[in-house]
Amino acid sequence: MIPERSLEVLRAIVHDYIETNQPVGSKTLVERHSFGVSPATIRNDMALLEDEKLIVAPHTSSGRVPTDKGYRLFVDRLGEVKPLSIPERSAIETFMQGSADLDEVLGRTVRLLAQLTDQVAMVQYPSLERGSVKSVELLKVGEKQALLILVTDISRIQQHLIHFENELDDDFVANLRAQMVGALQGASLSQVGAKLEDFSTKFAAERQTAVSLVLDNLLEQVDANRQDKIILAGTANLARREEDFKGSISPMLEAIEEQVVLLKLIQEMQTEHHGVSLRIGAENDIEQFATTSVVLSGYEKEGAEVAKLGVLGPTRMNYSNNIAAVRAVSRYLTQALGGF
Amino acid sequence: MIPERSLEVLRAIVHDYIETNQPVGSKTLVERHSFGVSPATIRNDMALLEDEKLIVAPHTSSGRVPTDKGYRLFVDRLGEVKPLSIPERSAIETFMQGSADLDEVLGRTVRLLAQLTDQVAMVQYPSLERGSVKSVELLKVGEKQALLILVTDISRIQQHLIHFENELDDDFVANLRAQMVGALQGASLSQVGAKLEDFSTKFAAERQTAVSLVLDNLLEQVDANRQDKIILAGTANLARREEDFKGSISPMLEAIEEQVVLLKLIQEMQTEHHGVSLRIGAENDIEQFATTSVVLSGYEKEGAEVAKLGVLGPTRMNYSNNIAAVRAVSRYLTQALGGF
DNA sequence: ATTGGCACTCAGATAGAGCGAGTGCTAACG
DNA sequence: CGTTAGCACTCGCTCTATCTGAGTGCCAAT
Repeated sequence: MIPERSLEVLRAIVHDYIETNQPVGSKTLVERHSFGVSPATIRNDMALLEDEKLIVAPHTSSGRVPTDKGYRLFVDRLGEVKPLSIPERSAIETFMQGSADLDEVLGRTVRLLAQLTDQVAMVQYPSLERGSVKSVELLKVGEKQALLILVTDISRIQQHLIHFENELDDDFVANLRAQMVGALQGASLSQVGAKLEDFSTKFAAERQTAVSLVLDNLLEQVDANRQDKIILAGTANLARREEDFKGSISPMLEAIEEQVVLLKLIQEMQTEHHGVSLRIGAENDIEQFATTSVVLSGYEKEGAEVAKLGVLGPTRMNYSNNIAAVRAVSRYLTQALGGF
Repeated sequence: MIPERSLEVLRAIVHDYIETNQPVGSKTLVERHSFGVSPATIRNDMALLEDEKLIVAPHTSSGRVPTDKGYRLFVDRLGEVKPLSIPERSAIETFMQGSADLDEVLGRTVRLLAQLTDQVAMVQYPSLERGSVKSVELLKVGEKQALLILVTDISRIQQHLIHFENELDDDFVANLRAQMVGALQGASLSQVGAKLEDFSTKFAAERQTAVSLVLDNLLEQVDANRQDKIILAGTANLARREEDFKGSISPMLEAIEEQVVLLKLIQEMQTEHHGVSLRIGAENDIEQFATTSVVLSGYEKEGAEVAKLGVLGPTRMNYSNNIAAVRAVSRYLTQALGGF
């Protein structure tokens, strides 16, 4: 077991290192914090922490720097999560005010989070695995074109333009629409496939190609809801803290632009109710993210988690602040989503 | 007038500097290119070019580097635009294949352009100043919610969810929709405002708030079409060429993320039919873009330019390649847009 | 107009010296 | 036994000095 004071020393090291970006030594430590002991004693504690692989010296005889494991212990046991400051709270309030549709709310949220944390912020679009069909529409918008629209219960709207080979007649479109509404209204998204099983039998043979074209499109949209999307903000913050990332940041920018890596990462990380989950440095075994930490939280709709949001930054980040911000923003978003 | 050989020297300097990122000197120049003359002669030419502010020496007695003015002369008079290579052409072909709706086409286009040029690529959404209303729809999707959809003639689709204060009844929604369709179908976007002038008089007094809510939303959507949007790809390329940007790249990333600066820049730059327009370094008097060049081309729909696309990179870029790529991609996009 | 020769410049690389923050160890202390 | 003062030692930085070489400008000769 690690004695109390040693943990206190670790906390101080993490704190100072985050602030100064310099390896921290025993002497400066006692100067800045009021331990009641001498530097020599601190050195003993540091030796202990080093044995435990919680801190490391970049080179013989220099200050110490927290390891990933050190940060981990810090956030798990030592980091008190500061409540947000008043200005921060009011920033959230004003930011979230008067938003109407989902795209806009999420867009604001992600920018807000980037601003609060000074990191790269990400917000995942609500997954609709548990969602249901609120409305489905088919609109003729041209001789050979129709617009298929799917509205789900959290007001996520998707539309797709379909080009048909032949001209459409109004009756057919109206009929098809009515059939679809009848079959799907209120159905959960996972049921959609089954509900459409023998759907096309209701139509005349010469309509089959047109009908299946529409159905394929619909299924595609349902599917697109599953493989979620992420929106980002604050990528400029990466460049501003470039020193914190060994080597270049371009591999990171690539990974972020790809989205695939991010989605995988987000999927792996479990978040429990109202909790914030994080990965520190090498914990997320993605090469490009070796010196990167991820702070993630779920957000909810009607009591069930629908997606995640969080920030991404150097392992040397202000965990207390960022955890608080992520948690607060996720709560506000959950709240805002209640309105839909 | 600058003699022929001196221009040849400038071309060689630009070429070598782009390739090596080193100031180029007289001796290495004659080694790499077969001028029939000695280094001393080249030096005389260089002195001339320096008088003309086309090249500059970073410090006394070192090689020369092209100035913005030098690059400008290069692209205007010296840069032969290489046709794209076969693999590049086929990359374009496969990239553009099988795209359906506008979002997807533009998304592919911007990624393609980033890949071809190794720079940051941008594609502006088609402006609809000259566009017209193809279809307008109002769909009730909940007790107090309706979806307003605007489809324009290049299949740009926009929708917005409207929350009403009171419950909606179907007749009213149907009526309102019918009235809007009647008033607007086929109208050009710039006329929309006028056409709706005394629209609300057609409805009962107690409906006024609901009607004007919808109309405001519609006008907002029309407006949103005017203040266009830009999509980007390849921001990681910025970081990879960081050395080319004096200082940090984070101000640039910010400007790019803001979009406002980009939009202004794009608006300023005129592009003529099938032409490529460019700004080099300080020519675009935006502080953050002092060492950045922009290559831009319009793309068309039915013979009229609807928006622009291009790339953004360090002044030290391969102009020949990039101009060729931008031109080619813009033509392909114009072609792809013909299908709508 | 072109060229060879030559003195000159200056950024960047290399090497050595001194500084100082920081360490580990040991012996003494309460 | 935990704590502390003392001390020798390490080693990354910074500063300075020196050297090197690519490159220049100028001039006289071709």
